[in-house]
Amino acid sequence: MSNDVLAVALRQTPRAMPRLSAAQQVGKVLRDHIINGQLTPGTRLTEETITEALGYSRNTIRESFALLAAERLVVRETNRGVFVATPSRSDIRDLYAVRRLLEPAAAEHGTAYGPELVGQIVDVAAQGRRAHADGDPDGVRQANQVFHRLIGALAGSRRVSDLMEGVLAEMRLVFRVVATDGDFHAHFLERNEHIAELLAAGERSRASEQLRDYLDDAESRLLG
Amino acid sequence: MSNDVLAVALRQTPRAMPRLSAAQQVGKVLRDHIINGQLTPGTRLTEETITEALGYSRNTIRESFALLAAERLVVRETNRGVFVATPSRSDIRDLYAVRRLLEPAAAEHGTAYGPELVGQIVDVAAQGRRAHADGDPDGVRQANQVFHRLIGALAGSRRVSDLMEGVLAEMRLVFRVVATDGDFHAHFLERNEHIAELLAAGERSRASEQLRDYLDDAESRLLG
DNA sequence: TCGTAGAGATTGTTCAACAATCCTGCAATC
DNA sequence: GATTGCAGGATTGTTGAACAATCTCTACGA
Repeated sequence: MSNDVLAVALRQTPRAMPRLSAAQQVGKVLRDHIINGQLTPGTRLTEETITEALGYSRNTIRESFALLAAERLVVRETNRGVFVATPSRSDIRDLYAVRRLLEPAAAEHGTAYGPELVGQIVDVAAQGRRAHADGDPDGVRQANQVFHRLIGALAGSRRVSDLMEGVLAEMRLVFRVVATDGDFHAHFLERNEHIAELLAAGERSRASEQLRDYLDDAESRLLG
Repeated sequence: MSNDVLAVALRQTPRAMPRLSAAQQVGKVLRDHIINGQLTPGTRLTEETITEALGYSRNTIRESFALLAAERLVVRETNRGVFVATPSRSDIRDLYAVRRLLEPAAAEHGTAYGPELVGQIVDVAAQGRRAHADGDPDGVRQANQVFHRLIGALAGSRRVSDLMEGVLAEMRLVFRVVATDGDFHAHFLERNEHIAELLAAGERSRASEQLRDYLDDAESRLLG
């Protein structure tokens, strides 16, 4: 029966891509605005305002608030409203605690380590340097973010990647709260490339150490 | 002005413990039932049923579903309903990928490492052994869970602890899907104590190795 | 056996309403 | 002058009902 082979093949596809629910769409719009900086930390998100702006009902808006609150991108204060999160110093420390645990571990022990991913990491590190040479600070920032996303991907775990995505989103908020000189990221370009080289050379343990140093340094620069 | 000192003192308190919203309460009830096994994997959660059972409106129920879905304890299939999640083999692999990354890293590099936490770890490991001696498999399971929760706590990060909590909740579902001999956990009691001893002796690196081995073993037992 | 059509049930979403709570401004008090 | 007490208005929390969209199941016919 060629039915079996078909069944097996289809079973790979995880039951279709379910069209996003209204709440998820609203969540996506708000998330983008928060991450891209149109909605700055502390901004209040009134249900009525969003209702009028996006044309969804209040209930739907509220459901999307629940999602964003779970991602820690907004804070809900009962009977007062929801506000775009403003990371505190303690949040920053916690975010770096997560990263310092996750990223070096992924580099040293991640199961997705291989020529393909490492290749992408090397590429994006080089891309960051080019952006810097072109005087494109936003390009630098973007490359840096992808770099760390890929480091997280080394773990080879969906859940870790999701977590990393959330952490990086929160980091965007951090940079909007803490004043950083324009090229905060530029300072780390060389180290990115160095780490990429170590990974390419199979020196995962040393790459891991470098990452820990790197993240320590970044944290104290942000907090100092 | 003693006003200032008061202001500073109160600012420590993070704006009161906000009474749980209805959706959060529903979420808590459902989460407990799922974790404790009253609601087994695959069970369908009809909005109407929950509405009648708990006395909250449909909208509130839906908001709580959104929360549980974010925790991966339930799966939402559009226009079909929400179901208690049934972890697949791939989910199990992913969960162990997370744990194998997180727990050893927390043991080796976590910043909350200290006599207090290590003491608790030693205690709960011993407690597991006693439960086993008393022929109390549920006590063993519980001790084991706390053991790993504490390992995660070594990271010293709120976000990591939350993640660990979620992972352990999912693990409860795993054990309900995969048939395990009654004392699956009992097999690991000695290793728990050994790891606890290593931590107490300051041999964090070796504890980390042991944990990796341990988790590898557990995973293959579950999948094999 | 297969395909189709239709009825019934469930979810997705909206709307309107009300209670509970918060915020603002102003008067009363010390 | 500063603090407290108190309406009045605005916003959130929650509910109930309604309707469209979609799924499931059954029955029927080719």
